[in-house]
Amino acid sequence: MSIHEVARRAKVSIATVSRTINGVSTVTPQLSRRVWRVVEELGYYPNTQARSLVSGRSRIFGLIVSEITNPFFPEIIQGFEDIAVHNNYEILTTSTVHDPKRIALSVRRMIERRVEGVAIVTFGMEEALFVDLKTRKIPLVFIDVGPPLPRISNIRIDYQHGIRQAVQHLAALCHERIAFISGPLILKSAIARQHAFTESMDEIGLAVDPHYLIEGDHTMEGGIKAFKKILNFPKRPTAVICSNDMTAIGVMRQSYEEGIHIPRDLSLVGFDDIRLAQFMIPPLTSIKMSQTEIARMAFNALLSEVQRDIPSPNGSEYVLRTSLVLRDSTAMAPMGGRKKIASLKM
Amino acid sequence: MSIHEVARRAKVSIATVSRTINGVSTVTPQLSRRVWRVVEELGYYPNTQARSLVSGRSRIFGLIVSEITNPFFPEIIQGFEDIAVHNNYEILTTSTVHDPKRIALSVRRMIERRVEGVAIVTFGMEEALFVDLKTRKIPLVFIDVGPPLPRISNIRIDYQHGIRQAVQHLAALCHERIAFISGPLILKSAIARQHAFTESMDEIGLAVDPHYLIEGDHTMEGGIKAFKKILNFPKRPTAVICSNDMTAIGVMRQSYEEGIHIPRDLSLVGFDDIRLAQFMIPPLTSIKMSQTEIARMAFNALLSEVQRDIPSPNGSEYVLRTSLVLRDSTAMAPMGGRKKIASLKM
DNA sequence: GGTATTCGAGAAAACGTTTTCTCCGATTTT
DNA sequence: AAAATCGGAGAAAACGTTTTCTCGAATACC
Repeated sequence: MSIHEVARRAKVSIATVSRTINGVSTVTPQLSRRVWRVVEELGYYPNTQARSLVSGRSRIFGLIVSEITNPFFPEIIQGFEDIAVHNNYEILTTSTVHDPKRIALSVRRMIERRVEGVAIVTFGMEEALFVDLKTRKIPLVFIDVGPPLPRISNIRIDYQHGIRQAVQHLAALCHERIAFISGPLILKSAIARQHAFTESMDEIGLAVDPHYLIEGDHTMEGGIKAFKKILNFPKRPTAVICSNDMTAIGVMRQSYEEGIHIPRDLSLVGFDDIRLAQFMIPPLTSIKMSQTEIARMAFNALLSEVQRDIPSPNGSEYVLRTSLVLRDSTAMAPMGGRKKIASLKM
Repeated sequence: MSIHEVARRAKVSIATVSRTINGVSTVTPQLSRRVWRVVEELGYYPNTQARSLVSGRSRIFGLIVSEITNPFFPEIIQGFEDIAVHNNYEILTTSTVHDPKRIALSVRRMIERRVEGVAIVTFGMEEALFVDLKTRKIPLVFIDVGPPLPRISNIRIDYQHGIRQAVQHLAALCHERIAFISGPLILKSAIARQHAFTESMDEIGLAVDPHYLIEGDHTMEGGIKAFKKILNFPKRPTAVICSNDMTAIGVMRQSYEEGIHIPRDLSLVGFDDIRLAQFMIPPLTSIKMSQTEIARMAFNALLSEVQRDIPSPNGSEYVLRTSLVLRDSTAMAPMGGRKKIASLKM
């Protein structure tokens, strides 16, 4: 069972067994062979706990996501796991379901397991919850927090790029009245996206009717509700951009109920480009924010922080660019908004 | 940092600190208070590795799923995590992505971490990969394997119940020609579902055209492909039952392309009832197989196996019943199949 | 050929806990 | 009041590793 048993059977010391397993080069080939043979024979697997207790390295990273049942996150988890496996790290995943108690508990447990770093991929969070991690100087990586701090890296999302593309795309299709369904506005990221939207509208010279800025909650149900509100306006928009794909799916669902045809009567753009988007009816035009890239960046941020021996003054900063993916949920604006825009574009 | 530091500051022995933290009742309230004060002050969190090294209990369960990006699984993971948190267990999740090498590696790592049990929620698997776990007598729980074995529990899914309901429902809507898109037939579970279908058709006196049994692969792409095949038959079916919801979503997608209206021209039934089903267009009638229940059963199976001191001769067996959830993707069969069925039902 | 150096492998310490064993003072028993 | 019991807390062993230290033998050097 233990290294002692292996040592006994191979008639060597436990030190030699340890060295053999870890590939330390000072072991004579002859002894090494003898040890390996016994290891195979016994099916001996080293005890990671003992190993990390003495070495002080757990080879575990924590991964905190908002909600694993939101299709955005599984892709991140998968990406993170892929690269972790490749680097011989274990992952402790927590799905917070937006419960601060749950986060606090999870942070505590991660510290108890002595994780070497934690990736926090939740859009908008109470920073206070991570103070325990910070004081312990555990490397962290966030999405979209401010500039990097000691041991804390940041992945900045360039929302502007993709959203500008979306607005330009819609404008080119002669849409004038474009609504935006945001995420919950307590989230920094939601504000950033909405801001990028109004900014882009300004740039291109389109008016943003404040009525057309609806607050959603990043869920399908929220999308349904928000779209109902939109339908109550006297002047309905001809296009809607959603702050995430789930919201867009909600809009699709409700427009089906109401007999509004997408894209004939309404153009729709999502955000995130989850895998499902391409299988919607019709396939959803969306702004891609590569989950795989996020996972990769997050992992690398932690890994490089862990591997450097002289702690850097600051963590690293990565930037992820977003970009529009065209599918079938957008089309020429209905009725006669055409002329006005056409003139506007000259 | 360590228990020694706490002991030093509280002027007690490390044994007393350990006892205090673990709530052993023999500690004087006065000392206990003193210890707790220092613990708070220092922000001391016990080292789980040391703890489980000496206690021999890691408080970790493994969870192996097929593919975390398949919406069926996140709900299971979430359910499993919820109950694990509640019982103070950690989870090591692996998404195998159908790669045997990946499974083998993951099993190895779980053993190295000394997991106390593993839930294997992959529909159809190579049992050989888990032999290492078995020889180590680590409690396991599978979905739909045979009768329980020593330390190995089983969650049996009663496919028949839900599928019979679906067939009866369609028959009542006067459908005669019902197709079934199965999962990959190397999977036991796929065969079981298909078998339940033919069985149910027989029961009710409907013929099963062998052409109407199509093999899919549990993906949306597979659903699209399978449905294309179906459309090539001279006599098209009026209803399709799919072996999982992703397949059904593929069918929806393709029928949209082909201008086939669901449910007017074609009735469609899914399987699994993933959360998304209700947000499809139209909302998908599906056979529910509660993911939360599966997670709960799996966890409890492991926990009860771990907690008993005298190992039971066999693990436990649980049964999960499936049942039809009616939504809007099924309707009266088109054209004049009505009379025949009506007479048949009398 | 004798001394200095290198090299390989064992002994032992250390990691941070839990838990058994031991001991001492206080309480109960007769 | 002396003996027996009990209760609380410290000492120390144990868990399974890695790694430093030590030592002996073999090689290299002059």
